[in-house]
Amino acid sequence: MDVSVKGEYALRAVFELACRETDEPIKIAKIAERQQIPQKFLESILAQLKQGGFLGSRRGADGGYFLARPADNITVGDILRHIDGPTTPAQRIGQGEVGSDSPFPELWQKVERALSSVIDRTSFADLVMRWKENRARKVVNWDI
Amino acid sequence: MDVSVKGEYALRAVFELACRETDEPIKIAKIAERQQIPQKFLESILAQLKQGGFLGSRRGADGGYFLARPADNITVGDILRHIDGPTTPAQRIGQGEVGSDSPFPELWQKVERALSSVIDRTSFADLVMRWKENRARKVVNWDI
DNA sequence: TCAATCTCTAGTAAATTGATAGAGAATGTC
DNA sequence: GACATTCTCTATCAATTTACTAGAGATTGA
Repeated sequence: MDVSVKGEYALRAVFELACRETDEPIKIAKIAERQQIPQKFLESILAQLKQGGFLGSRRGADGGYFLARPADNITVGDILRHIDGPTTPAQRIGQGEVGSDSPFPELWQKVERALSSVIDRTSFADLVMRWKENRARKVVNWDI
Repeated sequence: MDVSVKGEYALRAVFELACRETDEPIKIAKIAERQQIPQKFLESILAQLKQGGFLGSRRGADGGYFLARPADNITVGDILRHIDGPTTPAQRIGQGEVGSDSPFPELWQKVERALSSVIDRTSFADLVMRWKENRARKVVNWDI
């Protein structure tokens, strides 16, 4: 029940890409700087996200990474599961019967559903939207 | 977003103790055998659970472990948090402002709440009850 | 006293985590 | 076509965590 630093980096990186509406690739170095992520580490994370079908990339000058699908079609759950693996022991343990000789498979199922109701229903478009709303509210408060 | 084997062992051990209604202590060896947990490993886990105030113990012949509180007053969340630590990066990261310059503290809060709605509302009395109900249903089906 | 049982200190092999280094391959520009 | 830029691939690594074991010591009940 924990998210690795790598998982967080991945989320922040995808968020960074989702923020820019443009289709222009963004450089690893830029993402690393803006999100405060060790660049070499980020390189391997982005490669993994590309291999997972979430990102695309272009090499050479003016190269960089970009979202492979629209931001409203990538969820937090997608990224977390791809980087950090299964989110509960539901798969590891509860693969068998649910009402069997242990109460735990059922428990893990409930946990999985509760978790899923958040992370699989939150897209990066949602995150960007909420973040912009919060920014706006902040600015308004400043004005007053 | 994962539960360690140690955490699972802890849950299974407490469940085992909650199943017996008696106040008689149960031996480590017995728990280890019935729940298929390496005994020496279990010893350290039980010690940790005792130190956390969940279990009591008695040494010597006829010694063993027992619940320190009623089973309906110990939740899955209590045990998991005590053995595996914080359940989300909510504490690690989102300690600061929620609507700040990142959308993630808010996300982690939601995850934490979703998770909590299951693990902090499921006591071991609940687990035992459900498990007994399932057993009963199984037997009935067998009869037919 | 003695056998049974918890308790306490140590250690440990294997895996995972969070990185870093550096050469190689593609791309756009001059 | 040389060249700078940027992604890509392989390899390595220290520190930490995980899952587990060994063995001596402390308590208790008979």
